[in-house]
Amino acid sequence: MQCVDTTPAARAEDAIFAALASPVRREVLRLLRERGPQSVQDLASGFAMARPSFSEHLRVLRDAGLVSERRDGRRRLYRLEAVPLVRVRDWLDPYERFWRGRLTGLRDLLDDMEDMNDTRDAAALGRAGDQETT
Amino acid sequence: MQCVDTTPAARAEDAIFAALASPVRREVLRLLRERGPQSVQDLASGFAMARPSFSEHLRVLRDAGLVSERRDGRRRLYRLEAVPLVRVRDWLDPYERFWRGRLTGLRDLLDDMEDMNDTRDAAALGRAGDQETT
DNA sequence: ATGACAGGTAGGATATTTCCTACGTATCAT
DNA sequence: ATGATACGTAGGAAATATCCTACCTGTCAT
Repeated sequence: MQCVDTTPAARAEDAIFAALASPVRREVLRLLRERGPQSVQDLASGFAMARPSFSEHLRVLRDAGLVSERRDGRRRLYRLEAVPLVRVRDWLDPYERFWRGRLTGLRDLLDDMEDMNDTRDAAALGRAGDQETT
Repeated sequence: MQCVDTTPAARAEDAIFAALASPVRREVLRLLRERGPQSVQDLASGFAMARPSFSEHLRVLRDAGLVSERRDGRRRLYRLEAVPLVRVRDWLDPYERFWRGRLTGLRDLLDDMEDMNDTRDAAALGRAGDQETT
């Protein structure tokens, strides 16, 4: 009965995935990747949004560790911090064989086998298990 | 002035990233990956959540194309559909050289160079965004 | 047909996100 | 010092997400 875990590592992963959920924030990351470190002004100029709203998006990215800021006079230069994205890559990794299998048609076969397995198991156990859905 | 685009492809990407933002939904994908296609009952048994709430999570995953359902008598077997995750892998791809550069320490040097350049004159040349890690 | 079961939809409460305007703080130029 | 600039925080409105309790539909067993 593993509900969703709450270790620091898991919360960091949550923050990263949550940050990436917004197209605005993904676009910010793209700009930083393609144009290098930039001021808030330069970054914000492409978005039809009040400055404080944009600042909030930057804060979410900062909290997720995906960008860092450096003071430069009265400007603040934001920089891409790509290392946390390794977590996303690592999360994605075990799925790769599924889409590769899927693309070659092999996975369908495996799934059908698994389906049969599942059906047989359910029948064998007489479906008496699991009422603890509270 | 490129705001966030709204092409069908972009909306599909949004749906995928939004679906992955919830730890519950990522856990569902993990279960489907590790244990193969399963009924809603089997999937839901690990979560402390009412059934309709869980159904809603499944709907989000379905709308993103990340799972498919197949009727099997009065049960519905959900199956992982990994192909949309290729979009995530593709999104991630251009960032890889950044974290690799970062891990070797080379990126810091390049960033510092860019920072200086940026400070003096951001629009000096079209060099923006091109720093090779090799 | 009748009841039990699997899983969905409807509608609503609450929490969170996303956006805004108004204002504060630090830096730069004069 | 004074004003302008860059960017943040405060606080609130509106939209959305997440959860719930009822209830409905379709399938299976009797």
